[in-house]
Amino acid sequence: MKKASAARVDLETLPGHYIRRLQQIAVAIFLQEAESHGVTPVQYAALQTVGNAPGIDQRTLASMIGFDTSTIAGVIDRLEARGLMQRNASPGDRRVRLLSLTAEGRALLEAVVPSMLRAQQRMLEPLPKPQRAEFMRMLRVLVTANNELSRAPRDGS
Amino acid sequence: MKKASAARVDLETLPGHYIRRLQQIAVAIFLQEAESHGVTPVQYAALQTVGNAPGIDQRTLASMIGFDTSTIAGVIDRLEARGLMQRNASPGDRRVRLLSLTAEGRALLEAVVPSMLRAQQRMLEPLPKPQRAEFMRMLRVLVTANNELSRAPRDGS
DNA sequence: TGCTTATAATCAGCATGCTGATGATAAGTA
DNA sequence: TACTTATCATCAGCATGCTGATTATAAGCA
Repeated sequence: MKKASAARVDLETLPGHYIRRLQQIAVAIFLQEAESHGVTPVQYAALQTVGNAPGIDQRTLASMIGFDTSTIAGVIDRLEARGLMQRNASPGDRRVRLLSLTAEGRALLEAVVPSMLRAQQRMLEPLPKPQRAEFMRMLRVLVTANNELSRAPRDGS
Repeated sequence: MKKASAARVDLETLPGHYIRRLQQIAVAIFLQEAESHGVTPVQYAALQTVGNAPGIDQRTLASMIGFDTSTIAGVIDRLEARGLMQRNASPGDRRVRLLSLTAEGRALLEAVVPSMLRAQQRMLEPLPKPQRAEFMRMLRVLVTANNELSRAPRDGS
């Protein structure tokens, strides 16, 4: 009786494999729906969060959407280059850059929301309706419990 | 009565947001467990699949693990540079490169499996045991139904 | 055979994500 | 005040992922 060897491992049994595939699919659906706006899921998350909390600093934004602070710089660079977001120095602390949307940014955010919502709907559509909420609940349990594992955990703010 | 506006959207309600976070967490757990072997989840998937089917070509490998063919080249480059995998010309078709593991590749694969299995276990651990299988079942439904959406869908091979 | 089409792999370019280091500034402390 | 430590943002470097183009080869067909 040998113990399980590598030769017998089937990727189809591994949660990690399906999680990676689902993420690929979720991004593909989002990009399909939001294609005309030229916005990625990550850019949408940044726009929406800054729209909800104008004057937020980069560090807080990063922690709210589960981002690495070294990644967010590039995301904001691209949004700023398109004239959708602004970086302003904080009056009280010159290390800090405060973020806000431009008028164009607000307009784009409003325009993209319906596509974004359609994408969210499509992601879970293959499940019977009652199971969609259950799936979301389990997702929340898994993410919340392991929140501190990724480099950019949410904090309580 | 206004319709839902962007100002009211909360990322916490969006499946896509949680799917992205869960993928980040799953990768972080895998890297923690497999740290001593220096293997990423994607590299493990490539090693395991080639180990299961030596002589596979790059295109088939890509489709089996949900990869873009333009991404897989880089992954194999890195595995080849570390002496874990080999690319050999196909005798029958000179466009094709056939993949196989080196002895080192087989040894590393055997060595990494226990860590990989621990990582898979940890990903679902926050759910009560009976719900883990249910979560996997739903993941499978979502991925299978939308399989053709990502650029590298699995085919029936 | 010669022409067209299809296929395998690669490449350039862009956008996440991570680690670890650095520069600028602020805050705490002797 | 001078020294140490902490914090915010950024950067270099690496590894996925995608789109679209290119190269080499094979296959189908006039």
